[in-house]
Amino acid sequence: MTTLTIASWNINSVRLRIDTVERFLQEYQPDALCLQETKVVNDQFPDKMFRRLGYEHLAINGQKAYHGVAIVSRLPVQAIEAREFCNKGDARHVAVILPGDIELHNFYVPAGGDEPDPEINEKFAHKLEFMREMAEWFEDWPQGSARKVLVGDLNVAPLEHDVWSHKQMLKVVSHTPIEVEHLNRAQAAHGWIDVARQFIPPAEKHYTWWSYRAADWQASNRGRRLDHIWVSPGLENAPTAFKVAEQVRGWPQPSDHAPILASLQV
DNA sequence: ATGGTCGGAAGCCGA
Repeated sequence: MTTLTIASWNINSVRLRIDTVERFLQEYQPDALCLQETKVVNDQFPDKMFRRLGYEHLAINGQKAYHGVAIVSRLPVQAIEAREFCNKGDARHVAVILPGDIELHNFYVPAGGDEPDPEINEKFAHKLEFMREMAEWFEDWPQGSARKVLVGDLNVAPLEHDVWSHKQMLKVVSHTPIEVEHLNRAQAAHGWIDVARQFIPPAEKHYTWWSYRAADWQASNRGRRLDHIWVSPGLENAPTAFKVAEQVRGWPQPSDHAPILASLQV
């Protein structure tokens, strides 16, 4: 038995915030870090800092300016094929196998634009389609004892207390019933377990993202839980800790997302 | 009640 700590963070440009990522790795020491919105092509991924800190094993799936995901690990990983969703050529998924035969999937679900109507908003339609495809993919996976972890910016805050005001957010993209339904379906398709809510009671407010637009994000505290860590049924009893590194949101020139971390006894 | 801020292929578009 060994403890594995996995972190997930929407970094909103890994090149701009490379020093912030370094500070995070030094202070929090995860075994693997899953990044979203790296916004850089693979050729230009800033891998030197990661290697210097001992994160020598990288799986990257980037594109120019938008999206882009990466997994950096200090444990050896076996790369597995990244899936392209919705035939759009977007880099929104990357996956590896960690020691102990643990499959780790890193997702960046489309944000979905402003208007929560798939008829008039193509970006919202894409978001729903993406989650539908996730569900279909997971349904094709063999159930059973396989050990899998799914992390990422899923861009949906599914529970009432995943947003600062359930009532005021019902028509706001990220908390609409149709998005929650799609996310729940993807989650149920593999029996994924929501690690954060194993540790933080569902009746307690819990956020991972705070808008840049607030004058004082901490004072207004109008957050949303957009970032998630799920484990497959074979790892249901593995999680020993979960936290949001909320302090990181307060560091200079921050991402609008805080990193999240889960420790697993595997 | 509205608009507020970021990052990058910038002077707009997506978040």
